[in-house]
Amino acid sequence: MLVNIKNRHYIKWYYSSMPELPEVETVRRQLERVIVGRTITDITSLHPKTVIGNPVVVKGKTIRKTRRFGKMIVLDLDGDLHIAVHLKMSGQLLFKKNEIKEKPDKGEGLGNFHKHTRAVVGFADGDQLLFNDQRVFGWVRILTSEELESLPFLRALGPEPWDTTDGEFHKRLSGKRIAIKLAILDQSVVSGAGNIYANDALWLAKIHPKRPALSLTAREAGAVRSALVTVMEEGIEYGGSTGQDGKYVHVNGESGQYQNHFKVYDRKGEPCLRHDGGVIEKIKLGGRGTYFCPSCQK
DNA sequence: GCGGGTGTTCACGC
DNA sequence: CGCGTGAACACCCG
Repeated sequence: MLVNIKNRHYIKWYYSSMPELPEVETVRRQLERVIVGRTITDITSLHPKTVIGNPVVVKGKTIRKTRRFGKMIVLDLDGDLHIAVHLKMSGQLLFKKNEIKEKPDKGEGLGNFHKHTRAVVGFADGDQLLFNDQRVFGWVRILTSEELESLPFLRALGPEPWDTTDGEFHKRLSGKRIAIKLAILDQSVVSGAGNIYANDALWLAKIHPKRPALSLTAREAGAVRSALVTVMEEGIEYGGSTGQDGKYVHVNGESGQYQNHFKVYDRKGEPCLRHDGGVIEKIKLGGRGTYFCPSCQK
């Protein structure tokens, strides 16, 4: 039994996530503080598609470090082993403290698992790291260093916008006829941006999302790279974004705030924040909702 | 019942 | 091969 309800083990939900680079980085930083140095007792998979690899090999291994590659989190363990986690569209990592109390604190609930909990990492003191994932696109992989390095996702991953230069970024766009928005969503071109930050970065750079990537001048490419840095750093400062429907808000009240600072994302019909007379339009690009101001984005 | 949703990958056609 | 499109994965919600 994973949680003993009769003995009133209350869950304290510490961390949740929403999955673009700033959300993943927020989770990684929080995880770093609480799970480094902990020894894994077991990993339980509650869904056949979630845990890939042999959970038995990480028993007794200690977590030494957390890393992030684009939107993927990697836990480095003793003995050349790693746990790689991709949250995809709906994954969350939650730290559950094992506490026995008379009454729950505000924001705590009885210690049964949520129906979307797909995997549980158990630690020696009874604390647990939960992987919740409504849509089951996400995964938890148990890998050796060699297997980690050969992951196709990692091999194809381009630089994060702060790890490259305007010139290098411009060069990366130069051969591409695809729309600039699709280019910056392509993790092999530049990593980290998802639909929210791609939309917001193009607004900040004043570039129309449908512009062919190769049509950007060096100056414009630099503006896009710099805007990606700005919006994603801002996202990290605000602790990422949390869905407005409340579906993803933490039980303990902790949640991201970037959703209150969207520049164009989800602002269809609203006046442009530049007050230039433009009204935010929504179109489809590569099957994804794309928001832009027709007045300032050229 | 349908369409849309913060990600990634693949199949197909040109 | 590049590129565009659409679908697939699976679930919830309006």
